[in-house]
Amino acid sequence: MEEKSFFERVYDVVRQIPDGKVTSYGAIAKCIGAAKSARMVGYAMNSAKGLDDVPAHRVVNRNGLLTGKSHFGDHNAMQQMLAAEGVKVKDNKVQDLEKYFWDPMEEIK
DNA sequence: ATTATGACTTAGG
DNA sequence: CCCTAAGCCATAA
Repeated sequence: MEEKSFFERVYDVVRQIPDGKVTSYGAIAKCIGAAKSARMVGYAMNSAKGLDDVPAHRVVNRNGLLTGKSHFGDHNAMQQMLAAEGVKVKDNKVQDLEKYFWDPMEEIK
């Protein structure tokens, strides 16, 4: 049985996010079986900053707001990376979030 | 064990 | 969609 930590589970999901797509912390939390631990997902991301396998820039809050951009070295990095992948970002928010939203449940569960 | 913290979410206005 | 208040939960000290 997997004795993976909460963080590792989050990483596994975030790692599978396709390019040009974004998802929310709550969706990830729910996918790993901790719908109420959405905050922990972000917390885990903070630890995942050093991992290239975890595209944290593809994880936004439910409003499509780039909440984590402040934690990147450069505040423009996150928005720039998303834009480079085809995601329209404006004023630190993802435009047409519904269009870019990716549900981990559809691929994992 | 207890306290403090936080890249969130939901509900109500 | 924006704002405020309250809830929730894993990690660190």
